[in-house]
Amino acid sequence: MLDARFIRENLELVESRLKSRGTGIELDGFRQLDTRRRELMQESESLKALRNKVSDEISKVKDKSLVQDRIAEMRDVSQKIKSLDDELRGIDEEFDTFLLTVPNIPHHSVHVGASEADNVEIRKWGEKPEFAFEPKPHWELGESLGILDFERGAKLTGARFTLYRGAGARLERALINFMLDLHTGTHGYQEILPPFIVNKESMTGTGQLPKFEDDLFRIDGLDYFLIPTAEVPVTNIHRGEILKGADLPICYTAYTPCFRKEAGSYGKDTRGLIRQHQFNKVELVKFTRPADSYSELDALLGNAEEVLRRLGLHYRVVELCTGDIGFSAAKTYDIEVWLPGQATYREISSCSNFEDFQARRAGIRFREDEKAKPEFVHTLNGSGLAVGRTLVALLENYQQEDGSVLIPAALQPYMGGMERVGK
RNA sequence: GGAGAGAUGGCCGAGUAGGUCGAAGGCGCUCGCCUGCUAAGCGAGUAUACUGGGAAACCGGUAUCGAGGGUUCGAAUCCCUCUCUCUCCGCCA
Repeated sequence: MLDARFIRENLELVESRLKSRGTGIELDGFRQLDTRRRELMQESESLKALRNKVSDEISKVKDKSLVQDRIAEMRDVSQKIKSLDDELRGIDEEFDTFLLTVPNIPHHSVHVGASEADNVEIRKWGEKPEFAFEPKPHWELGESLGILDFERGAKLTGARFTLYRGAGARLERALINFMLDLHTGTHGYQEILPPFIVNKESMTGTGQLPKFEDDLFRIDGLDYFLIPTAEVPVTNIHRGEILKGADLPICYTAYTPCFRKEAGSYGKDTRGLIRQHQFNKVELVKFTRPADSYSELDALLGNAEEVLRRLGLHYRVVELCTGDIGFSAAKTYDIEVWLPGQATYREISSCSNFEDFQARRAGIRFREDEKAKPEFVHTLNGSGLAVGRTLVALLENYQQEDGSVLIPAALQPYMGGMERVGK
C-alpha cells in the first residue's frame, strides 16, 4: 500500500511511475475521495469537540434540570455526528479499497519495459551440460524410474497433482532438508514452521487480497485460505508490531507446501511438475531497515543462488522490468535454472524487495532506539528454492543415457549415501 | 462438543450505583540531580494513528481500555454480536 499523503503530494510522479508498470491510477477518483474524506472528518471532529466540551460542562452541574436545553442541543449534535460518520464510513471504505488495489511503485533502478521480453539478464553461472544422447524431459524420466506418478496424482485429486514415490519422495525431502540446513546454518536464517492456512488479514498484509482472490484456495465457509507461498504467514509474523532497531535485519526461512489455483493458465505446462496446484518451497524472508534493504536483497539473492551452485546446476539471474514485476514488489530478480530436457531456462526463484509496501499494509514498524519515532520496515522475500522445480532440474541435468539419474555430492548425505537413482 | 473465567498503556496491575480516566499504582526505560565507582535515593518525562495550523521546533482537534454495533448530553464502565486466551469435562493425532 502506498502512503495516501505521498500520493496526494506527488500525483504526477505516482501516475507516471505506475504507468511504467502498465497499470493506471484513477487520479480524479482519488482526489475526490481524499477531499471529501477530509471535509467530513473535519466537520465531524469539530462537532465532537463541541459535544465533549458541553458534556464536560453538564457534568459539573448538579441540577440537570438547569441544563435541559443544552442536553437537547447536544442530542441534535449527536444525531448530526452520526449521519456524518455514516457517510464517512462509506468513504473510508472506498478510500481503503482504492489504496489496497494500487500496486507498488517500481524502484528507480528498474528497467522500464512492457513484458517478460524486456527483462534483463544480469549474470550466468555454470555451463549447460552436454549430452551424447537426446536428453529427456523429467516427466519421462520420473515415470520410467517409478518415482513420479502423474496418473495416480490425478486420480487422487485431479489435474496438476502428483504422487511421489520411493527415491522421488526421498529426493524431495532431501532437498527440503538440504536447503533449510544451508540457510539456517551457513546463511544465518532462523527456521520457521508456520500454519499453512491463514486468515484474510494475513492475505491482505502481503498483498494477495483483495485483488487476487481468484488465485487462492479458500476454506469453505470461513475467511481462511491455503497459503500460496510461505511469504504470507512468515511476513505476517510481525503484523501490527513495532520491532527493535537492534534486532534488524530479521531473517527467517521456512519450508511450506504452497497451494495455487493457477486460474488462467489452462493449457500451460500441462505435463510434469512445473506447474502444480500444490508444491513445496523453501522461502527466505527478511525484515530490514529501509537504508539496508537493497544490499539485503543482493544477499538474499546470493543465498538462493548458493543452493543451485552447491547442486551444480547451471542458471541465470534476470532482473524483471517494470511491466513484469509483481503487484507488491518494488524490484525483483528471478533465478532461472537450465532444463536440458526442455532446452529452456525456467524460473526457480523470485527474490523481491517490497520496500514499505507490505509493511504499511501489515503495520510492521521498528524503532531505531527508545526515543525514535516508529518507522516502517522494508520486507523482502525470495524462494530458496522452489523444491519441485529443483527436483525437475536435478532429473533433467543429471540424467544418464541408461535413464538413471546421478545425485550430486551435496545431496548424497541427505539420501542416505545414495549416488544414483536407477530402476 | 459441554461448563465456566477473562481480554486495560512496553510489562504487571487498579478502575463496574456512567462524567473530573489516555486512564491510579508499580516495574521498565529516558533525561537531570545527588553519592569518589556500583547499588540505593530524589525530580521530570515516557503510546499510537488520523487530522488542522506552521518552513521547522511545536501547537490545536479527534479517535483508541480485544473487535464491531447500540443506549446516553456523556461509556474502560450498561446492552448486543464476534474474535482470542485460560480452566475443567468429553473426544482425539
